[in-house]
Amino acid sequence: MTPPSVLRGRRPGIVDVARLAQVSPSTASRAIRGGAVSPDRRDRVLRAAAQLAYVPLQAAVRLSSGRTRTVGVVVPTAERWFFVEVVTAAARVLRAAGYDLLIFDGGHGEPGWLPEAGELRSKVDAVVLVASAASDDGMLALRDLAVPAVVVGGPRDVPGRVGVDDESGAATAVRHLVLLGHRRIAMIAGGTGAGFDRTSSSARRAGFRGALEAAGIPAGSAAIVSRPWGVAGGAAAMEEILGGDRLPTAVFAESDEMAFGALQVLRRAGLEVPRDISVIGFDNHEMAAVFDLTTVAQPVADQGRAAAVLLLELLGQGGPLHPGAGVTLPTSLIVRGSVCPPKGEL
Amino acid sequence: MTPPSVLRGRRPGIVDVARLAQVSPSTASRAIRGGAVSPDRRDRVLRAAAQLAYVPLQAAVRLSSGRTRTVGVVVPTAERWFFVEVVTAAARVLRAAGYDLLIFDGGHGEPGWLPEAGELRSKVDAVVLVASAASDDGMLALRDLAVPAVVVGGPRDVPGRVGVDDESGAATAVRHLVLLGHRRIAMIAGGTGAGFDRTSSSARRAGFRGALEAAGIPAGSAAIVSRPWGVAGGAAAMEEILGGDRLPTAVFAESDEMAFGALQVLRRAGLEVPRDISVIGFDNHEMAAVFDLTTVAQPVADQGRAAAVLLLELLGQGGPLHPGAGVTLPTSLIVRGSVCPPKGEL
DNA sequence: ACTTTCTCTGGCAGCGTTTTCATGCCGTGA
DNA sequence: TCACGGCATGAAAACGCTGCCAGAGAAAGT
Repeated sequence: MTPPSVLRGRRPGIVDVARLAQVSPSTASRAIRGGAVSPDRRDRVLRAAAQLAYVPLQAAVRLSSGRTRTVGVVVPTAERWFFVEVVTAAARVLRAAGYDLLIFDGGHGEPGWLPEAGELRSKVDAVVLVASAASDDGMLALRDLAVPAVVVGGPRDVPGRVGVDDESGAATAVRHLVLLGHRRIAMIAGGTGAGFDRTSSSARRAGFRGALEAAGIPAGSAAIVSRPWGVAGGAAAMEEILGGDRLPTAVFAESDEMAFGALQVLRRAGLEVPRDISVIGFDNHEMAAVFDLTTVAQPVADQGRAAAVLLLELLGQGGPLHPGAGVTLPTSLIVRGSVCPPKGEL
Repeated sequence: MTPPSVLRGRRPGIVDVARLAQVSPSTASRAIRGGAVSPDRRDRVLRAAAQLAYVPLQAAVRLSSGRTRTVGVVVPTAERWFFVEVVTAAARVLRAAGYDLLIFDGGHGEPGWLPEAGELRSKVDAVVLVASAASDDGMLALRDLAVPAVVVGGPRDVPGRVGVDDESGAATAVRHLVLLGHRRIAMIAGGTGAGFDRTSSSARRAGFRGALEAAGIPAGSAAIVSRPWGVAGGAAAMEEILGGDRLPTAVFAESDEMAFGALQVLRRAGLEVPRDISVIGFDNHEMAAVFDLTTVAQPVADQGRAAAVLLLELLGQGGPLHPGAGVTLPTSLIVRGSVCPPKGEL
């Protein structure tokens, strides 16, 4: 006496499709997922599915197939420009491959924050770790989670790592300044704070020092001023530099965002960039062009895409990554108007 | 002869927990989810769960409970600042309440883009629509999806809507200029492009016109220049304005991002802000302070949080929203250094 | 002391798919 | 012509968990 389920308000299930197509549920399932089914039956099934607007219930698919078709992305701060770009680029690739993305947001970049290993395992098939999502050791711990993982940024020798060579990028920036004649160069570096990435920060410092050394510039003139990462930190660092006894002729900022803060302070102080002082950044932030900031660009979206592709490979083949897996993408110098030769120095 | 499942490599299930705690699976389930269980048993169960590092498999929970504990967020462009802020703020609230977030990214803001209704229904319990995720009618179509939904931004009379009063915000900006003596005021507006929000754009134009009218300023002097939304569009619009015969003494930009582009053009043109021309924006973008831009602030994170809270309410009570549900949050004028009285006019 | 009511408990039936597995069928080679 | 491999098919068994239900005690009321 109860009406057939398909007549009631319930969402259609695969059995409804099967019944309408006059096949068994197994066949319907196979037909829908592209399994081996005779052409006429496949046709009937697809037609029935379309007619009922059938969409498989994810939870059921996941339970029975044992795969979630979801990948987790672990980031320290979901708002920061770099992470946003990486994540959305990765998301597009993964989504096109039929995967959903679950974002694990570190909240406010608190150190040591990590999603529960168990939660991760119970919700996703694999994860993308975006560097500094945790301290380096925490990151490695997560990698041992028995969940397939790739890493964006962070230490260079990790398998499945996608990133750039921060050290050589920083060196490029400094060489650019040196070639123009600068000798007194300061660096504005991040120290703490949301979005701060210890690994890339120290690599960039190393590149700074290395390039100066290679140019035969005494280490003494290489002042590195550290402040909390971000625009405000950049401003604070610049103020510190302005307060010093002898102004550098050029400043290399660890990130464009810190450079922005520096530019703001310089403008307020009445100094003109680049006439009075040159400023160079790192990242090629979307606002860098607006500030006319010369900078070292890193391919941000490409890193996200590369990570996604690597992950798909990893998921596809089933096995673990071959040890050499991973990509290091190139950085490139973008010359804009915030750098010129030092005045009256040569 | 097969070893008990708990000894093999398999992840522990609730039956393993139950066995270890010497209770039935039902009791284990109740204990873990905080149901009515006697203290000693609850204790045994929790201890067993901890010992086994048990985490319920999401797919199974979802299938059997019929709820996904996931909410979808539909945005036109996942990268744009406003959406990022809204989404992460909402995510934190929802996550704290035990919900996962699934982001449906419009890709590149293509008009008419919408996630498949069926997909949505099969993956989430409810959705947050962020305005202009679709044309207004598409948005309403999505609302009729039979999935509980709240909306951020968009038309004001929609139930379950969270947002600000764009019209009065824009009027505030213009009044500020008028009070300082400006009479020739131009508006830079968005027309198309990724991240462009038709509804709020036209409300802001209306506010602009209304405030001028209220001040008795002839409509003729109220030039509105439309360009694709964003920094580049703002620059293009400013160039158009500079090319005109008589310069306005002040410019109101529909969004801070467009104002940034305008400021860049003005600087390159050798005009000084605010001495030669005043600029006021809308949004209080995170970079607005860096540009020293006077602007009308809207509480972005608050909108995300409010949407999340509203959604939780909606999910909690089971029923549909009461018709009056929704919040309109206040905007506020942030006075910085990009506006001053017009020179030589009074 | 005897109901009645309430609280806690375990058994069991799903939840909607996918995935064996066994079957029947067809074509192919001997 | 007969046996055999391969393929398409449907029945039924998972997948791991949460409802629902009925029963067992304990508490409370008469």
